[in-house]
Amino acid sequence: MNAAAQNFNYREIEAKWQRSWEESRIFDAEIAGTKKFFLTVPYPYTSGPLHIGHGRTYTLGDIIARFKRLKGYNLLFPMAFHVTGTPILAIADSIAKGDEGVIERYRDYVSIYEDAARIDAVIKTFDKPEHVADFFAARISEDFKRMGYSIDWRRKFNTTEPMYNRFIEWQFKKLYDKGVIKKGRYPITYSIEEGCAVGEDDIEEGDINKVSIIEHTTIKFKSGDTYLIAATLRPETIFGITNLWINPAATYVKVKVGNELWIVSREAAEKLGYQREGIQVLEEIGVQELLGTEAREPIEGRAIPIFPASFVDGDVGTGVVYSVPATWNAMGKGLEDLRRKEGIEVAPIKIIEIEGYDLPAKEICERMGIASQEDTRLEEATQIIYKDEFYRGVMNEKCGQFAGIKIAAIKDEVKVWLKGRNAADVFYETSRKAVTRSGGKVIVAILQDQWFIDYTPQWWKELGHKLVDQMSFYPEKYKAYMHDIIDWLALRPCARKRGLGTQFPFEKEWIIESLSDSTIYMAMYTIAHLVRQVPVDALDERFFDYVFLGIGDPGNLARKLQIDSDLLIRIKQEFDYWYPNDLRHTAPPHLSNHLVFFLMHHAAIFPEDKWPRAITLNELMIREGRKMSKSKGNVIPLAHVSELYGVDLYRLYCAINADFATVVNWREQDTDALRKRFNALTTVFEESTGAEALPEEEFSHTDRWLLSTFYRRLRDSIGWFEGFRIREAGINMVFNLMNDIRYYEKRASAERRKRIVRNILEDWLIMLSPIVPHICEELWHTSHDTFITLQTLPAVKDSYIDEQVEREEDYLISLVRDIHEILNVARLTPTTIYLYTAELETEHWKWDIFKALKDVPEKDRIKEALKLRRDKSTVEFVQQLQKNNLEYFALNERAVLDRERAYLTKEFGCALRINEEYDPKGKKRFALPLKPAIYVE
RNA sequence: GCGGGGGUGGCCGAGGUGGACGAAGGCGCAGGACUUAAGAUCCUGUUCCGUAGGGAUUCGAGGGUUCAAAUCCCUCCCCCCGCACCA
Repeated sequence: MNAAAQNFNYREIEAKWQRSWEESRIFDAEIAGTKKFFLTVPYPYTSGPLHIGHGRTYTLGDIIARFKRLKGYNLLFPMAFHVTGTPILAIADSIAKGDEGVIERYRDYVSIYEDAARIDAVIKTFDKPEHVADFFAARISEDFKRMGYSIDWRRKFNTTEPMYNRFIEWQFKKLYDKGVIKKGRYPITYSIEEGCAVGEDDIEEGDINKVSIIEHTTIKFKSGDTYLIAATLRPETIFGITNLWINPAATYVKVKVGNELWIVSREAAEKLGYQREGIQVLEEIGVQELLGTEAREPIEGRAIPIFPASFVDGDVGTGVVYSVPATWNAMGKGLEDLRRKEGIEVAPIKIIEIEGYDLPAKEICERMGIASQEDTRLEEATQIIYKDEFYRGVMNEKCGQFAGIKIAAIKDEVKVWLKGRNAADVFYETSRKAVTRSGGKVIVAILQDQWFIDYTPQWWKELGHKLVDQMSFYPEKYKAYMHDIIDWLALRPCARKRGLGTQFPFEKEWIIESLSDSTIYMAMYTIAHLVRQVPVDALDERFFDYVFLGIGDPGNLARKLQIDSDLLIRIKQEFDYWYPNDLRHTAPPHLSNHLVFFLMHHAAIFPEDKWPRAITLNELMIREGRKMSKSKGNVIPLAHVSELYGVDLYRLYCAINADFATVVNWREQDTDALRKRFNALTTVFEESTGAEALPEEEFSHTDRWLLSTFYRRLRDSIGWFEGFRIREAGINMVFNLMNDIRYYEKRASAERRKRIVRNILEDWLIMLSPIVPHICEELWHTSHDTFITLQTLPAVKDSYIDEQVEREEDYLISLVRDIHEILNVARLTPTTIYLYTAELETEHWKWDIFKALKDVPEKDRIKEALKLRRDKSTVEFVQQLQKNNLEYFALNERAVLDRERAYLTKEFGCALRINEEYDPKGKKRFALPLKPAIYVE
């Protein structure tokens, strides 16, 4: 069992069988029989190469697919490519513009696949988005083949193909008919310079430091015939206002909003122009002019002063800030500075009661030693105060009708109340200052006519819940989570002005957004290869209505569409046969976006019998304890797996290293360890391929033990596999069985091991083939011309599972362990070992009681035993049974020991005497059933 | 604050429907075999005590239920993720 060197050229084997599978087209799925299984894993986005983290999900998907094949299912596992959306477009634009950063990144990517000499030529073509997409789609499908995935490639497509566009249009028409496609106002991130919406990919560092849209409340402070407009995220603090702040270094302007005049910073005025209609910017207003005046707060009409402050930024909010020194640090500090310099005294107004603080802002500053408004830790201090106040704070009596209520519960109500009094309005701001990759400022603009999918209708949510109830999830916890997500789901923008994809059928200048066009596309897999034979023009609403919903008569329809009616019928049959999607396997980050849309759209469009049946999810993969990301430079491309580790080893690692619910940590050290064990395993296999199996009539006890153990493990593993507990199944079929084999070899011999392994070899290989298909295929072919991939799981040979045989071996194992322990503790080298079983005449009562107590609950055993034999030793005996956890089963100990005399003698290198009279230390009385007394000389 | 997941031996990481759990597996470490040697590989050991199969103490902290708790209940502390929230 020496696994010194790698005994196979794994790369060669991988390539050989992948070629062979492809040539024999064994993964091309055709209608056959009633037991079908349709498995999908999300199609990859083709903006770049995939790495080993992505590979986990696809690999587990393939393992499931291969297992289901072994279970006799007619299996469909298809794949396609996702091209829709803005990222690929943004990449092509950047490359066309000569953006060095992006070009460098893509040089890296391309170098994974191309010779250095070809890289620049390839990059040159990347000025067109379709070239980027096509390049990576082609490489990713090669990667997938090289990973041994059992995909039916005839059905591949990408999401910008005309046939797919037609399909998506159909989907949106169906949704439109249900009344859930709507138009409305919607805030977006926007670049003034570029004059368009910008997303994560367009924004400088947008991928690392996300920019989100924040709704601020603007509060109006009347000042003469104008209003000073202060933006805030904490409208509930209005009750504690003491003054307004403006920055003397900023510029303020008068703006006409409706028939009101507002005063805001120049920057804010510009932003307002993108957020409201009919904004008119009037003249500038001098800061000194403002500082001299007073404004009136909108609740009681108190006059409040306007002070200068350096911390106010004209480019954040409205450039006007209202001051609540009791809770806000900067304000408190600003007032202190003011007092020192100008002698102006402003008393904070306390409006929030919170345990542990009197005036929180002041106290936290004291605690943290913050002295002025310039201190950089003010931000941190504000955060602490905010959390405390928000969750624990209660509005006090100064807050009118809101007194006595927790901030967390009242915040929105205050906002609504203020708006109702025309004291407040809304202003959107980005969560941080951001610029586009070409340097343009990012602001928030409001689209007046954004298209949405409205997920709020009650009928839809009910269908969604019903669907979820009917399906299964693994890990199961996600089922409850999915119900919650369905409840939370509201409006979702479904189209953009920019990007690749399908034109929005109701307004052609909009493009359907990339998550909205990936919801029911699994249906497309069932027919994609045949739809290619249909002219695109024929793919109208009636076509898909017929294929997916059975609406219309095929003969008539074929005539109208001018297509072959047999083909049309065939396409429908294909859909009817494969649909629904029996299992969708993906990762948890998709739950609250893709997966919920997937479920909801199925619920809305398809009848119940076409609803998805199950979702399984695996956690992500990290590397050496850290998240994998391009920016960290710690990704391993999927394309390098074969070369660096070997595909089967990678697959084994994915299968065995962690359960679905656990993050896999890809550690180099662990791959080395696994490689050793994997080599040892394949060596055991290889050494048996040429061996002659043992005939049944020659089976010894040890042979029967191994067979029994093997088939028990096989049976357990199949059960685990069916429940997606692939890790347990894998560990059982690799590690545990290897331990069994090693033990067997010790008990028997290396020669005999080779023969007995031959008896189980084929069943073992079949069971492992979903996980490590290449090596299994290779070994299978040493004695077969068929593909192991197409075998069915052996009916478990239950007849080999023999409890008595296993018990006898357990008995022996525990005896050997006991003897070793004695030798070890007593530091003896034995010349003779004496064993005394409880079968001895003087001890035989123990067996009798043991048997009698078989079904007696533990509590009653002593009582029960005493009924049979009134003696103190009986109590001790029963206690010993408990302590040793001995469970009754019939065993002729003497016969087993006689049979194993040679083994024991060899194991301990000394003479063995069983149940002799000779007993110098009186050990006999310690004998227990199934646990002989031992005396060593 | 809410929702979800965690805290296990030198480290990583299983188990967790209560009992066979000093706790799988791996890494590391120690000893041994092989080797001219190193490496690789294999074997043995790896909480503490013990010259007879035993005992003691362990699974974030503290309580409890039980004949029996890493596993169940309560309280607390800490970590991660999502939400929320943040001029």
